[in-house]
Amino acid sequence: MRQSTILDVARAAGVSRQTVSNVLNSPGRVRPATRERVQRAIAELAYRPHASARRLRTQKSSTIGIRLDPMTDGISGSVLDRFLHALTEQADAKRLRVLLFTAKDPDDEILQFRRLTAGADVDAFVLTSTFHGDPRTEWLIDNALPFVTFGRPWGIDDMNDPKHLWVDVDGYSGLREATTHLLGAGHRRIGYIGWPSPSGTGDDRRRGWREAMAEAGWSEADLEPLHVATEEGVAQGADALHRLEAAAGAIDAVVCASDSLALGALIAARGRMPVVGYDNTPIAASLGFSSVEQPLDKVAEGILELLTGAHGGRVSRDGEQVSDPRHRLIAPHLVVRDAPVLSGEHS
Amino acid sequence: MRQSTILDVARAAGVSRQTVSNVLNSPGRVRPATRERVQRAIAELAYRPHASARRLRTQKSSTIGIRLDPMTDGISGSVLDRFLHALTEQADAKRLRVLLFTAKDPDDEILQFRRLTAGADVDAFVLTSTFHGDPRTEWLIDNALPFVTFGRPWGIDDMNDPKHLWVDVDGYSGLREATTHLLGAGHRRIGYIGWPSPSGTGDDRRRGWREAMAEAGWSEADLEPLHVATEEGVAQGADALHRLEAAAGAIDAVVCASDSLALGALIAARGRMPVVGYDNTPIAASLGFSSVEQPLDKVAEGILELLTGAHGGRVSRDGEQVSDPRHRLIAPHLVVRDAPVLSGEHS
DNA sequence: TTGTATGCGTTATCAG
DNA sequence: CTGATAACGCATACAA
Repeated sequence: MRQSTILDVARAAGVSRQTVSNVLNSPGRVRPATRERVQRAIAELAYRPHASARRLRTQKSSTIGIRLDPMTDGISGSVLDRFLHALTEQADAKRLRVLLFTAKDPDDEILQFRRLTAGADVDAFVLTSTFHGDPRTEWLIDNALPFVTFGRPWGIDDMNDPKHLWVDVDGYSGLREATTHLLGAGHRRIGYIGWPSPSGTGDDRRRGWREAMAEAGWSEADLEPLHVATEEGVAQGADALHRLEAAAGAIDAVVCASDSLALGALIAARGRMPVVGYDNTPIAASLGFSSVEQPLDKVAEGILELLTGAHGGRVSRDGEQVSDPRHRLIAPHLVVRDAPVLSGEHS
Repeated sequence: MRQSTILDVARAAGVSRQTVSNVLNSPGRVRPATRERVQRAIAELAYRPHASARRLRTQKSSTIGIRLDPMTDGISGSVLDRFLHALTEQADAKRLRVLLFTAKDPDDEILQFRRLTAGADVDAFVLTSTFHGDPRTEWLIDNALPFVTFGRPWGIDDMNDPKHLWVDVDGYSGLREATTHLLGAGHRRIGYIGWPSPSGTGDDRRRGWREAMAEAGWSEADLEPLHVATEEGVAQGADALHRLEAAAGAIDAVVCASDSLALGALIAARGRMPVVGYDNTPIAASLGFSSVEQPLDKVAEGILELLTGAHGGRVSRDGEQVSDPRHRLIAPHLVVRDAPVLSGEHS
């Protein structure tokens, strides 16, 4: 059974194929009566425009490429998973496709950019986990390819004069909320376990904790022994809690930069104190500890908005101005859980 | 800067554009001298065939569609993640692209099948988590669309007369190996925590445990109190271990159908016995318990072999023909870990 | 509002 | 072994 083409529809509806094309692309230009007749024919023949033909004609693929990160080592791997799902779902609503690719390193990724755009497979990219001075973003800017990053450029003035379009989750406010919640629950000595500086994301989250504590009356000096930096990982989180207690003595609660660290701290704490994580991974849900949830559907929405510009639907061509702010900062929210699986039971 | 086309290359090399096409698609038909000249021109102009044009002409998209499962609730969500990565990477080597889509339910997924194939976006599908009497596979078969499933059809005779192409991991042998390993380490009373019947995957894994135990001398009757079925989840795993001990008394070790269950059991066991999981998720690695690893790159490889063989694809290596069987059963392997983070420390 | 002609970049056919 | 010609399905000026 051959796929029906626009010509079949035209014949069936008794119009020219041009009219069919108009019904599809600019319905306003066709008289309602004819339009309806054409649409009926389309439905009867189960006609679908041939994507490749359309792309060849329009010179746009309506496809966005995203690199599948190999770094699945962490507990937080599921974040990319969920983000991908949200992105795909919302892209679909805008008639955009999501194409996957992989790359070994930033240079290889640039090679893929070139390959995918040269072949017109993709006409925009979504980048995750960018860093300061990222060669990928510079290459994309130099080559005038549309892209949005999930993550700030971490440049001089990201808000008012960003180097490129970006969407990010406000880790600062996330940790601030987590800390404030613990303070509100009566905890005083709240520690923080995070990553070593300099780290855009890490420093931002630590600042959220620090400012919430400062508002509760803590001085910079008193806060100093209450935080500790470590690499990502469960064992590292456990170790960090021990170091924290060694340096600061008794602690009432602890907030962490990630669920991995939180899990480690939780194990080390053995129920002595509440632990709050970040990312709200399945692990947090399973073990019943609070965690900061990133609204990934909002992130995906923001990315697509930025990508398609004001006139949703197609990816904006280069040179086309995007009207509104060139970024979206999404506020996360704390998911509070009070039923710790790990510490609650005793044999 | 306009993309260079095949015509530009032809002019630069002083040949007709057809010759360029031949150099690309059937190099054998072009004289080496000319071929080299053309290839130099291609390199100089950084020419890449326009994917859409080629697809329009060949009526093949060289793209495989895969649904992004929404069920990321479990700890094992990262399995799909890793599989996707492996699939994308290997598809790339075969010049295939991977396109994502989402669907709310099987019916919606069928709608997406129709949409994606009608638009010629995709010409084959990869299905995950199939079940007995799956409407999706039936629809694809009825419409003669190429597809391979990750997971057996769970029909009458999957091995010799499968309903469709499939690749699966041999959960039976995985659990068998896990159990044998524990037996070899001197454990006698080894319990099993799995999912309720009927479940193709679940029953298969339980059989692995059962037969390993039978070989060690256990009778069906004696084995009965040593296994328990529960829904997926960490809390469920913990509960299951308690039920197991209540029914069977002292237990030496326990093997589980998933890392989620294993994590629950591990928490409930509090270091009293070794626990072995399935999927080798980051959680297993972080907490230091053994788990059965699914070789997802092998799975991806098998899927692509079956797929390219199915729609007249290329030869795999050195002119070797792809072998006959319409399926691949991949053997997993146990990753042994002896450094439990959870049970090892005491305050 | 509708129809006609043309080309997007590629590959297949079939002639030299 | 090479080169001219004809589609693939669609969308857009332009004419009616």
